[in-house]
Amino acid sequence: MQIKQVAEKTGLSRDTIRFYEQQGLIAEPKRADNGYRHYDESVILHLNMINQAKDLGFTLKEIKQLVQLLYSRELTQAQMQRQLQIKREEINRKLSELESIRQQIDLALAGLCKYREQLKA
Amino acid sequence: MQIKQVAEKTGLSRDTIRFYEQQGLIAEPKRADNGYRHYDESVILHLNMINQAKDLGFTLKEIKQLVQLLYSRELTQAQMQRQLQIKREEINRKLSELESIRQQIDLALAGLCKYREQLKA
DNA sequence: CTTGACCTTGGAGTACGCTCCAAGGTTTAG
DNA sequence: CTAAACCTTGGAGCGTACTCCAAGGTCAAG
Repeated sequence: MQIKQVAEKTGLSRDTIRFYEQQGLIAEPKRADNGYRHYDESVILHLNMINQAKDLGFTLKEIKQLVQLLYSRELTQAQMQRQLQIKREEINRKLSELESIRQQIDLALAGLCKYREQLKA
Repeated sequence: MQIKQVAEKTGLSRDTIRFYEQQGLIAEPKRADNGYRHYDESVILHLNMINQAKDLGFTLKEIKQLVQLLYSRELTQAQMQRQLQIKREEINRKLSELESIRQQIDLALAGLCKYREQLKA
């Protein structure tokens, strides 16, 4: 798969994909004889996960760490486990924060409904 | 309360607080005769919520909208309800994404445990 | 009446995460 | 052979969200 296909499948621009490679977020792909990058399917999954994490407010630096934890074998088991636990707690904290904001929205919506009831009555 | 206190209570810098005021994320505070900003307690809550939303990957532009929806009476009821529903769905989507990443972490952790079991056996 | 710790504004500078461009090479279709 | 549609690299430029600084004002303590 050439970079154009990857861009289409992930919704990222070609520039962004090359930028992520340069930043170490994805592995360097194989090159054809002409120098063109040649990707296999797994990069789609990696990029989708990077996309999600980015949308959730993780920096590229943090995402790089997470990707290394999830997809590499560069660290010792103990290091990995410790880091994964830390990331897991971070995610749980974000889950709580999201739920707190959703609750505020729900309260606002409930307030609106109540107001409408009063208008009717 | 002067800006220094607010900075200490929220963990934001004074510059950031003035920046948020300039960007319309928080209301302009009263001024003392000498021109100093004078805040009441409610600003702490607003800034904390801004902080959370920022950590969750919302842009300042999006946060401004959300703050207006939650704390102002500038829009019609119908507009507000529609926008709040949209934000609510966005938050539900982020919740799913976070849970998906947590699951990937859990799988990685489970993989590690399994690996350890194999080492023991 | 000076010192230190506050405060003000406006504007410049910075880090991050892209995004675009120039200049050139390759491949496929006609 | 040419045109269109890909690809390469390196570097400049841009929007967001701060962050810092200069130059000056205020105020309470000693």
